[in-house]
Amino acid sequence: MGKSKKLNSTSEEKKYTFFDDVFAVALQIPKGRVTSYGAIANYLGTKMSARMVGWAMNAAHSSPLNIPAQRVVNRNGMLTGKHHFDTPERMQELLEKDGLEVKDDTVVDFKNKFWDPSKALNL
DNA sequence: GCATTGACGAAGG
DNA sequence: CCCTTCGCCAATG
Repeated sequence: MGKSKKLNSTSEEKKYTFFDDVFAVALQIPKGRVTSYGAIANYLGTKMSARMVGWAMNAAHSSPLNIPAQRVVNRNGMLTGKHHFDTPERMQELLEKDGLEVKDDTVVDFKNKFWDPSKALNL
């Protein structure tokens, strides 16, 4: 009986593994560390789709979860996505709050603060 | 349905 | 060394 489990065409039956995975990784970034879009994409197996990671972060704003998008920067450690926050300064403030140092919209000692998801997950 | 854009990145000139 | 182009894939116009 019943079985009216019919999903409408507009329903979000679609599984955005990619987006969801990006959120999961972002949430696993330890405090005081940062990662890059390419690193996450690489962990997902599609390092060429680093853009999609950024797009996923954009969707993160609408996500019920609190995604620490400020910990995700580009390969140069630059806060390229700061304009997408509530305020462009928000991203730097959040990073500084994590104990990081940001100068000229770039994470200081980024290389040392870099957190690789593949490495963290002991892949 | 095609064209443009986008929080990237690597490669080429 | 700086700028341009291409690839990736999804959302928006």
